[in-house]
Amino acid sequence: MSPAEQPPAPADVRRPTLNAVAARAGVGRGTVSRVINGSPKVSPRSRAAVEQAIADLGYVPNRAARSLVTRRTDSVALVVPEAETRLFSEPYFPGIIRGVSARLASAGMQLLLVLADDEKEYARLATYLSAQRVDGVLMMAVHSDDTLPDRLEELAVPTVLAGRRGDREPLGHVRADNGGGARSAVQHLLARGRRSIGTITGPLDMDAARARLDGYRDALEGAGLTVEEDLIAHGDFTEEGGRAAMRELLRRRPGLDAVFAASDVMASGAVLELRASGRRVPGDVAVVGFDDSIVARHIDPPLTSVRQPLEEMGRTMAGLLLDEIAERGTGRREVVLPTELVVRASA
Amino acid sequence: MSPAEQPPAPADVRRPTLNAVAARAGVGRGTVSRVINGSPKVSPRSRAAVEQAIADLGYVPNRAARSLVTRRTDSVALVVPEAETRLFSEPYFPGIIRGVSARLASAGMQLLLVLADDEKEYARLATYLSAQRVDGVLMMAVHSDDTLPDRLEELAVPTVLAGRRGDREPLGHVRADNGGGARSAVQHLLARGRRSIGTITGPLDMDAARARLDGYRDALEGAGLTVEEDLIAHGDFTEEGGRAAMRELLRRRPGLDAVFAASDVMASGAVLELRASGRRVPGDVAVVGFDDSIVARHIDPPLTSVRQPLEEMGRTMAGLLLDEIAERGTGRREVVLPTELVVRASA
DNA sequence: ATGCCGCGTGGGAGCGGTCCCACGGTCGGT
DNA sequence: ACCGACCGTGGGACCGCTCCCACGCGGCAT
Repeated sequence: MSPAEQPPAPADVRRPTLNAVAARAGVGRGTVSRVINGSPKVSPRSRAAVEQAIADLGYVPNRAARSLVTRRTDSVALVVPEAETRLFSEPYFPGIIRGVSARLASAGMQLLLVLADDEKEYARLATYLSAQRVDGVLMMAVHSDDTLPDRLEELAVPTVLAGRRGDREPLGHVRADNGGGARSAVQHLLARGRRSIGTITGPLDMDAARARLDGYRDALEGAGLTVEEDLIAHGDFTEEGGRAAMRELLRRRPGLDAVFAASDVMASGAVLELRASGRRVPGDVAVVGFDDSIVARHIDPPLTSVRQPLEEMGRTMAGLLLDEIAERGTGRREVVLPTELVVRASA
Repeated sequence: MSPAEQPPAPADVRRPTLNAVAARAGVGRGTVSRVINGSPKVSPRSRAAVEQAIADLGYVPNRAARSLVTRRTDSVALVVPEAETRLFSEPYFPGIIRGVSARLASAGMQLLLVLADDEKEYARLATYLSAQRVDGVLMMAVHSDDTLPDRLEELAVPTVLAGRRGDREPLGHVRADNGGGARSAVQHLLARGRRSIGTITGPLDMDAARARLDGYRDALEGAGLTVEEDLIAHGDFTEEGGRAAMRELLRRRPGLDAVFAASDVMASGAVLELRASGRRVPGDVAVVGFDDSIVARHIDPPLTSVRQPLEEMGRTMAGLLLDEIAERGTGRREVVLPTELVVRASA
């Protein structure tokens, strides 16, 4: 009958509540709440007392309690299609996340990472995300036919995309100047005297891939050349896709002297294929990639590539989302950030 | 005076509450709650009515309200030191995250991603994490002197680490068999007839780096060779560190015929340095790396490397944490997962 | 002096769940 | 036929916070 054999540690050490702070500071709950939320309508005297009490007690507000009444969660979800994670090499994923995280942290918001299995799960996910779980959603790697953004829009969940689904993207989104980046890459090849320039595209259901292809076309036309369709081969952002596309290009145009690949990973596949065909890079064929990823620096020869300002993209996405959360409509903007050509040995 | 010019959309569509479900199903709140939480003490009749009402209304429980009373948040934080994110190339970060995410999702828990700026911020972070914001913490890339785990332990926050701080890690943790992986790498070099084998270590304040060095020693001693200290050079898991260490090794032992680097990134630096010194890989010097990262496949020659079961590590970490959350003490286990040597052209 | 204004303040109500107690209805045992 | 056990149930209390209303008080105009 003795209570001797209770569990060793209570482990449920009750943290101080706002009430405790109020009692200790000798003020009412309302005043403590005002101090915490930075209301100006508090006398310096009360404010000091409350701040002292908070420090003494090590008080931290309970988020759940606050959320319950404010109907805000102070957290946003970053949705990443599961399938894409395999492609998330350095620097893309970490870069964006760093930017997002920094901006959110400065606003006191939390970042929820959600890997979405696939399109089928989107309905559940949309419901889930709209059920007052997050204040907004950031979505990466959108495809033209993604339905999640539409669902979220219906449910009035603030949403910002990395990239856009089409030319007229109603939702706020941030992207690199893919067209301009591709153009600078191809212009670089032209400046190096290359004239028979092929391109390996990404999956054309992604705007970034389409924009890079457009940039390729623009650069050629800007130089007074005509775009020849058999110099365009399609990849899927994978190395094997890059190899296959390169093989196809060589079959069609054995004499081409340069290739612009819409990603470094595909470019690395292209380099392997070029070498397998006995060609030298950049001697016979110059190669430019996109992303300035870790492989760009490590393959032989090191790859000339287009760099995106990833952290800034992340920060900007988070910023737009915070705007949209604060006031609907204000975050529905399109931000395009400049790219930079990093010249290395491959072109 | 007319109310005509109100804001266009209310946007604050109140979601159905448990009360609404109860009313529609013609039962009390308690019964609805029981159904939602899978209590057996509900008649089939009531259960069916409630489930129908939930489906009709599209009801989703409010997490904040639930958290407030249960004192659980159904979410865990994944803490990543900001500095480390730069090193998170494929496949490490995405691999672990996929595993963690999968396991947590199956338990209905959320994943909070927290990038910690630095050690100084840990005090704030610990308080923050303990303030009923998360049920537990997963921590990556721990160093021997990391204080966050201690703080979390004091605060009784369930914690699981990727890797351990020292030989006797009191907290639950998951790691690859770093020693065994290194041993297999060096044994592979020995089997190829190499005898003067150097190693480039990681930062020795990380257990993984120490364990890999120990594995290197074990393999040599197991083959009846003595470990010569001037065949050991220290790196920091960066490419430049790998280059510098390789340079040092070549200065000390120009005739060495193999190198085991504790990471692929350092190995790639070593390869560059070897080539700069006029040596062929693997002709003159064989190289083995660790991580089977994306660079391993892309550098020339492709790198023989040690692969870790990343997704499984992630799943296991999440599993241990869930155990610990469910019952203190049960997740404080040490799990070591096997590695696999992936043989390519470099050794 | 008297009234009024406005500032700073205390505290009641309520957010949407869970927990638990008390209650009515069956049913088996005596 | 009566009693107690047990099962399913309804609903009050409460989690910790914000919102908002009402109140006291000092200073200014009248």
